[in-house]
Amino acid sequence: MSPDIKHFNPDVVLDDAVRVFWRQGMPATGIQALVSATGLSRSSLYATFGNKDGLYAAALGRYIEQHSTPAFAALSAAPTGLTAIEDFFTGLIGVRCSGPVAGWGCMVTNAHAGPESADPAIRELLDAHHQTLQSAMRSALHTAAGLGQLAASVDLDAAAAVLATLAYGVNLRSRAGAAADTLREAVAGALVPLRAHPAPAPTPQEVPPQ
Amino acid sequence: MSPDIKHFNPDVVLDDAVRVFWRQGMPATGIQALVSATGLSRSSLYATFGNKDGLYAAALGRYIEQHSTPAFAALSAAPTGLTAIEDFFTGLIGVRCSGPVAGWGCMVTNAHAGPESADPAIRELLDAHHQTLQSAMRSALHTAAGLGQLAASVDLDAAAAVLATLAYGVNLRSRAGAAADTLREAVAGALVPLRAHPAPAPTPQEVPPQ
DNA sequence: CTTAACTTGGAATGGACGTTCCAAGATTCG
DNA sequence: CGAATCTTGGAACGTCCATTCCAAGTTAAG
Repeated sequence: MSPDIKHFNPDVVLDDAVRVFWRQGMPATGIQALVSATGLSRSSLYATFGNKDGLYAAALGRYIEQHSTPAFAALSAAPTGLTAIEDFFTGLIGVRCSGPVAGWGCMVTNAHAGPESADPAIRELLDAHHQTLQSAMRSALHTAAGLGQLAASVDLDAAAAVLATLAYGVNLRSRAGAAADTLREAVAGALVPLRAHPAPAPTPQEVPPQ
Repeated sequence: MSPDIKHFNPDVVLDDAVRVFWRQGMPATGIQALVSATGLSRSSLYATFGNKDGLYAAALGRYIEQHSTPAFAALSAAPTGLTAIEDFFTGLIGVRCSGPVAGWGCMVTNAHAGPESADPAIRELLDAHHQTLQSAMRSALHTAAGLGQLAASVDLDAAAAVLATLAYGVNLRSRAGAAADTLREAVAGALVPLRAHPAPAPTPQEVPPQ
């Protein structure tokens, strides 16, 4: 059917593009930088992704698929409740503040701040990302409630909204070089008031009334 | 001393530049757009601010001085405690989601995401902004504690870190068109657990023990 | 083996970028 | 009034931008 097939793997190319867009942002990234990073030519880039906006949208989708979705799925499915939320933020802060992508922030978070956030295709990705994060948080909180980890007064939806919104703040501040300890303090401060106070009596069966 | 003085007011010019940088971001804004917005020529811009980076830094400083500092000062000095924090976020969300700058987010928040955040001069502004916000939050929480508005278990520093970090998330999500109600829910979810439970007995003098 | 279909590298295009330079205008000093 | 000094508008600079185009290369179909 096709006399010739692509000589490259689009997903690998997208991973290269992600790294450039992630670090530099969309408007500050030129086509030449993408050509150099991906190793293929302008023609192939344009034939595959249309134009720069299309390549950016594809790269952002790839980022979400590779980085966000697995973390959200783990958070959502974990049976450990509050511990899973702690692990989520611990891993997040670890990645943001040390290792090969330290100081890059989160590509989705960064995308909010640029002019690309006005593009409807991008905005759809941002909104879906936010909703997925928030519902993963809500799911973990629901698990935590079942485990008796939460204070009775906690509103699951409101708490999920807080934690999801807080995550953007953590990502953002990490890009300006905020210390990991500072970010951890903010996360801890948000989690502490959710936690059920340890029962004064050693009967671990139910939350004490009132 | 000077055979000719500037024919313009630098602060007014900066206000014009702020509007352009704020909405479009630094890398997506060209000199031509700044010339058009300010009404003065390239020569005068370069003579006054050095180059584009200098103009951006000056504009960011002007934004902080004009928008952030007054809000932070009001938050810090208000005698109303938790109410002042609520007012801060209510005003914030109102400005972000409706009116002439709706959908622009916060220029300082936006600055975190771009490559400009790597510039040491910019990073200094970002760090100072964050510290000022956080200490204003901490001050308002201290006032709230004095008014008996806070649950006894609340750690003022941790709560201030949460609220300051959350503000960045609110600013960011507003730029992607998040609904005001959604943002208000996140803020409310962060404030509710801080609040002292109303005393069951009508003696408003002290928080009930335990 | 020829032909058609498709990818690929690299040159070419026009426009916008940030920055510099210079002549002209304006004002204060001698 | 003349000279010096600074600002101003606008042209000019070379570079990089995103995008298009074309010839060469490669493979499947006939």
